[in-house]
Amino acid sequence: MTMYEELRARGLIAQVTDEAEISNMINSGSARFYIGFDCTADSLTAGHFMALTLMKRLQSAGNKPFALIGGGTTMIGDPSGRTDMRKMLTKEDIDRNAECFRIQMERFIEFGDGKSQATMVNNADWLLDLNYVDLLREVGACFSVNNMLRAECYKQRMERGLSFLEFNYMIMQSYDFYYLFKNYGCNMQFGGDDQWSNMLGGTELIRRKLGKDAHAMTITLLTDSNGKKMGKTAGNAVWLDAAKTSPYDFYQYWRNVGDGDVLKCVRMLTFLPMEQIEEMNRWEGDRLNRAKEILAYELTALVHGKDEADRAEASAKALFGSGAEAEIPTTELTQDDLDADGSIDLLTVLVRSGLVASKSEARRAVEQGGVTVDGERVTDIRFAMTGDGLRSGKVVRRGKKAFKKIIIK
RNA sequence: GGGGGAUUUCCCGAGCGGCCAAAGGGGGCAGACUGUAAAUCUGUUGUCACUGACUUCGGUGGUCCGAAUCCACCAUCCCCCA
Repeated sequence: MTMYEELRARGLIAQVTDEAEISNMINSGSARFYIGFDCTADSLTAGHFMALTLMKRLQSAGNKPFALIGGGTTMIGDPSGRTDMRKMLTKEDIDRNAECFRIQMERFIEFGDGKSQATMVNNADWLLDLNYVDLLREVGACFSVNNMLRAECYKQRMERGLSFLEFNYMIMQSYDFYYLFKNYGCNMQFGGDDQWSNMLGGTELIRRKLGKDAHAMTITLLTDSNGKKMGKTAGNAVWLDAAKTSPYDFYQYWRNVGDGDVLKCVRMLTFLPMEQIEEMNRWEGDRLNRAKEILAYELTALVHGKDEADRAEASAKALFGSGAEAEIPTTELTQDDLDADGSIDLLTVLVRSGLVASKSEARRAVEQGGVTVDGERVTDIRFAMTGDGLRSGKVVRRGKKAFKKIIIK
């Protein structure tokens, strides 16, 4: 199976400018492609995950990736798929974020000067020095406002209002492609399907300015069976940074995907061979739980390494299954945390361990029967534990999935 | 440049000067049922010293015994005219 066929089989490809040409280049390893990353936060998220794996896949086939950090475009903010205006970041924030991105990307792709080694570029390097009038003369003439307004991403915003600043995002992104094409021989751009019109802007600009063809391909957005973008819990992103989303939580996120979404995720995000995935595709009912374990393990190993994946899996089994004692996230308290009588009340423990955000929430959780200590349900909000009892540690659990081992040092 | 409207708790969205910690929906959390799934039902959803107190309704001042509700100024956004 060729690389392009595999991408297709995994359901990754959404739209392409020229299928024959693109598959040729990808399969022969002659593509020099870029994917842009807006650096609005100091860590990549599960939402970027697919783009990272795509880079890895293509690199393994000998193609050269350019990871474009949107240091310049982030200062504008992409209006695609947004209904509100994005807050603007300072230059210092953006620089710091870009550095964090690089470190995380190195887990997936190999950087260097070799033929298929990746290069990181930051569009701040060329966008920030642009001169307004020059830019208007050079590329402004190549864009039709009529066409731009027809783009889906702007249509929606026309209702609520779209600032001129955001309107220019497409031009900046197109200019990126043009710049990379001219200076780095970058002939292809990949991105999420919501980027399609922005990407076409680039190929169009290149055609007009240089009379040459460049290509674009979008990857399917990973959505769950309700059509919602995946990679978020309660509106919060699932981060790739272990400090922002622990490996255990990361594991759990994928362990908990809905039945209808497991196979899609396995196909699109893991590197398991297609034959094995076809096999899993036949699983049904509670056997899908096995597929979810595989998915969670594979992805956690990719992002955090095998050790962390093993640990997360062991913790999960210990907690949900019949598995043996395993490492459980621990909160350490000291003698100073104890009351005068040498004990500590449960509500305080819940707050200190981060299992709940406030005392009020702790109280509710206990009153509603959502808290257990070493497997025993506690419903008395005045329940307290002695310091001695905690010396060997107790497992406090809130709800089904959140738990901490509490130990007094 | 001129005129009009908006700004409410995580989101959307009600809100008579006292009965407003603020309707309703969404989302979240917990419980039941389960397969750590989905669907469904129930409870809950500002904070704390929790039958009470405290802090919230874009910002700053003001009127009043009392303001999310009235006034002034500021900020941001939207609409109409140019």
